Amino acid sequence: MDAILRCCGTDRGRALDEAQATELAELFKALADPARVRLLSIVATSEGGEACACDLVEPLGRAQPTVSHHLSVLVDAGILEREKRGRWAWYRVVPERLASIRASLDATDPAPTA
Amino acid sequence: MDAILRCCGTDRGRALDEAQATELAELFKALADPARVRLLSIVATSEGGEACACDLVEPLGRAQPTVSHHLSVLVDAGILEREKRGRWAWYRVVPERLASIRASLDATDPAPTA
DNA sequence: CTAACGTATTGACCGATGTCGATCTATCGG
DNA sequence: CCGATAGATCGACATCGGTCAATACGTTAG
Repeated sequence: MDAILRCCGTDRGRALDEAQATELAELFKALADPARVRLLSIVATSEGGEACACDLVEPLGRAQPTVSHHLSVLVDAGILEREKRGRWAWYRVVPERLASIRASLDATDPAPTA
Repeated sequence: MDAILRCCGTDRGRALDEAQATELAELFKALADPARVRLLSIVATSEGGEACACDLVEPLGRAQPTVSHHLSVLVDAGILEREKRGRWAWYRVVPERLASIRASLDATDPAPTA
């Protein structure tokens, strides 16, 4: 998808309908928690752009199932991708996904000389 | 503030701490609802960049107190600003606020040649 | 095969949040 | 003043969502 906050589809200057808004809100929801923001931040700043789940529990200060849960939310939202290597799980950011969120926000810039 | 997902403050390649993540998550939380995404979208696409609350209830398909509530959330988050004119309330987007969210996401781009 | 280990899943608990009807507040028209 | 109107606030309700202990699952080591 490529939902933006205005001028999408056929009609210029058209606001999002409920379905588009729901889709976009889902994306924001995935980022609407401090634990997940930190996870994303840590993964993004990790060497080689990836991080092992085993290295994420301690810095987050939350129980292992909780961290696993948040990682799943980010993966389900398409913001992170998971790769299993042996008994470890490695996570990477999906730049295109974040770019699409940015694009949505671009569309809220001041009216382009109406 | 200007919280970003990496390389902020003194240390390069540093992830967000809990406080910074909480602050950023609050911003995402304000956008993590379809009703609020639509409100932002409608206001952003309105003539002159502003919209009267009286014109927001019907298109949202929610009760007036509900709409008022969501508008307040967006205002509290600094994403919209409210101006009372007579007995009407007008809302405008705060572009700098959305720009700061965009900046946060910029920081998650692929590692800059480590 | 079995034990140990890293993760994911389940179930329960509880606070946060979206929703609406009713009401309160403020402003305008007469 | 008085009634009407726009909007915010309150109270109640139901659902959602973050959290953890316990446990299940899959992989590696011996």
